[in-house]
Amino acid sequence: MRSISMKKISVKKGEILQRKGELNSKVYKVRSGLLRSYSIDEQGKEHIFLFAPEDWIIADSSAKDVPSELYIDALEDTECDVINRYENLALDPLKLMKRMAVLQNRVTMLMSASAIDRYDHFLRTYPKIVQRVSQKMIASYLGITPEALSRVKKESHRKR
Amino acid sequence: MRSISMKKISVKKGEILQRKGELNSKVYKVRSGLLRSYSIDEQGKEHIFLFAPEDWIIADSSAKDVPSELYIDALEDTECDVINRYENLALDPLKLMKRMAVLQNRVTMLMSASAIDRYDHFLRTYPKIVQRVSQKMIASYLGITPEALSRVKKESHRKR
DNA sequence: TTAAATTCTTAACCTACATCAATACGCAAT
DNA sequence: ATTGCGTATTGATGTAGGTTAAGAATTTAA
Repeated sequence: MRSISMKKISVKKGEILQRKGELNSKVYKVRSGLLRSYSIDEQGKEHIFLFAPEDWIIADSSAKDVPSELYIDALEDTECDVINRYENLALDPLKLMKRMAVLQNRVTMLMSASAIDRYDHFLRTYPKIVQRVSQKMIASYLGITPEALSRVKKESHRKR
Repeated sequence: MRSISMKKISVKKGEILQRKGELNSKVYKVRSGLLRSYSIDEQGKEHIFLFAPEDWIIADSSAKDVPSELYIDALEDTECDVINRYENLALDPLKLMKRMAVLQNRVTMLMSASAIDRYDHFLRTYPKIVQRVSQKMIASYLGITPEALSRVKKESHRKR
């Protein structure tokens, strides 16, 4: 058994905690505020992988010796714990399973649902986050452009 | 600590091991053959979530008391171990992390890559599986129609 | 408080992929 | 060999969402 070193840090909105390509990436547990992980494709477009509000854990899932695929930065001033990847493996397997379920759901949504359905699902699943981030961010999470989200919202409204 | 009961079973090609909506879903470890998990959307379309060849583990990630979201069936005659979900939690966290990485990659591909890029990536990542399944299955995994895959392949060839 | 910078919306047009339909191919069963 | 049934290909046409551009609204900085 290893001792677990857990640093508490404060990050300002906009600060980048981790960049793509970095080794020995960390795991962050959010105490207050909001972090996100995202990728940037060859065309320079950002795609948000995960929002992490209070009590969520955020990290790149690549192996220890593999360069990370994701960026992580702060969408709000945030307080969080930094955990070493190795130590992370001691994390509650139940939490890992829960995270798995989130990803499974994400994949099936991306494969089978239209932009409007993904948006409605996001509203229902993360009502708290919706109020805290820009539409641009939501669009980036849904995998569409802000323009498309704008249209989708109008559509979505018209229906009620 | 619980005792782990692990049944070994044989399934014929086409047999369904698990249906959407079932409770107490199991975890399957493939010894030989090929399983897949998939969802069926409101329009009755199948979307393959995962292929599981030899040594892979396949399961629905929903919580124990939540109806499963996925179907699991056999694409080839298969031998596999059946593990209870609860016991599954004793699984190697390293393996869980590896699975996480697969899903993370899947999500970023779905969000940022074109059909042709997803196809090339699939060829590179799962060359063994490519040879064992129909194009229809590959299309379903990539999130496109078989017709689109047919065109993508022609494109992909032309380039070399 | 104003200026500068983002973000949001709207509109016109474009493109990747879906849909539908017809034909050809492959392969299992008799 | 012949039939039948799923799979693959190809073509014509449809459509969701992308792209570009411009103006309005909102946030940030000074």
